[in-house]
Amino acid sequence: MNKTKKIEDKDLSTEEKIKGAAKKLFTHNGYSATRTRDIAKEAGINLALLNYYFRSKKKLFEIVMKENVYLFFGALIENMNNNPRPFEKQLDFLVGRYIDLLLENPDLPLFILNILQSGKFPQEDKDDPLLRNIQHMRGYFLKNIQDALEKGKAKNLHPFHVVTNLMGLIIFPFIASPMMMARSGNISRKEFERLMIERKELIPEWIKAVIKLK
Amino acid sequence: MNKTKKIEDKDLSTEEKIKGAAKKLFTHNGYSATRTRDIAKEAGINLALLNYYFRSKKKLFEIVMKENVYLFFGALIENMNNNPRPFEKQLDFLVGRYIDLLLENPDLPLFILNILQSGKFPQEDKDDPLLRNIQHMRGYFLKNIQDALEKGKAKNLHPFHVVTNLMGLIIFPFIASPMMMARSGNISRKEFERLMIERKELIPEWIKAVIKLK
DNA sequence: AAATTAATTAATCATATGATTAAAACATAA
DNA sequence: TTATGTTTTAATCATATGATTAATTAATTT
Repeated sequence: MNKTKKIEDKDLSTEEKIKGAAKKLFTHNGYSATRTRDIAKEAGINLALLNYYFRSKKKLFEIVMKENVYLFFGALIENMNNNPRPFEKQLDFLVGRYIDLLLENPDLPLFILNILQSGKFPQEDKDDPLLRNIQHMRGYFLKNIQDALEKGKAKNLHPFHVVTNLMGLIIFPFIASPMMMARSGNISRKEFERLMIERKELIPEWIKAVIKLK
Repeated sequence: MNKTKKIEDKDLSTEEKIKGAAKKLFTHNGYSATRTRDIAKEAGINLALLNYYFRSKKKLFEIVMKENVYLFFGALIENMNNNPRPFEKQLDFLVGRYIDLLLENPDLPLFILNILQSGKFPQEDKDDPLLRNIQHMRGYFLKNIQDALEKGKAKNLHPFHVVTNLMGLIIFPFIASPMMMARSGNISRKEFERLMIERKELIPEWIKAVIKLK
């Protein structure tokens, strides 16, 4: 049984421990600031096992990155594609689904934005169903927004602004949270989470105001 | 003449070249992903000069970081403190000033958010006028928002939401720009800049809608 | 049980990387 | 010009870090 085969086997405790530790550290600190020795220590395993199971730091990172990209974009796609709904329902669902996701994975956005900036983001891979789906979803959602803009009183507004505002209103609090939750920020972790849940209702209202739907 | 003294001397061409290169690379790639050799190469100087002028990578980073923090927060403070204006004017000014700043320094926000997350952000230093001013400004601006919320029809809205939305609407496009400007994003650099200038007018309107001032 | 394969470990390697040194080049002053 | 201080360079150091190896232990198969 060769190593390649082994890597494909699931629920191998050691392998999962390594990947879990890697995910935690890579997601929080990024690629360069994470030492393989830190991952090994976090996972409670011998350093050599990291290379035994994953060959290299780079390969391990790519696996973690891909999982994070899937987590981040997969949430959108899953419902966008399958359940066509009226725009307002779609908006509610999207915001709710996303805020839940980020409450569970608060480090995710900064990780994604960093790999986007660094150029590490997986290239357009025609074989990868996710990356194709992101494209698909983009077009679909954009069309919905354009329709909504037609109905609203902000016909001249570039859809870019709507998409950016929607993403920003959802995501930004999470990447700015270290600021808000610092001593000087006066917001506790619990309070922050409460406010994020409030935003599930508020953001769709604000976006409708941007589109001037109501 | 000792090294410490030398470091305080200004407009030494070599020193400036190093700091400039360091600023560029640290701001774009962060601390860990930046090699001192890359800085030396970028500056076109011998590696040893980096340590000769700045002692260590860490010290050089701290200087760059402090300058970036000043650039990022200084823009706010300068006007906030000195020119009390009606909230709406203040809003216009702040948004305009900030978007101009970020058009000139598009890597700044991600840099700041990363050092906030990493805990490298300069600690509350009672001697540092900037850090004291940030606090001052926070209180001042927050009070303005609370007053505006009283006047508007969104009295129950937590000021957190207003501050977060304002920051997010301004800053988020810049950290998400690699996504928008990727092949799949369909937005060119020129178009992006045009849209950011549009936002100078739009964001204050959106914020007023959030507060339900109009 | 014996043989075979897989997983784990301690030790070590090779290179990258931040930092230092000693000497050379350059500038300035006497 | 010589002397003195400053800046720059090439070479080198010390450690960090990713990776490998050879041996050991554990598990699985025959």
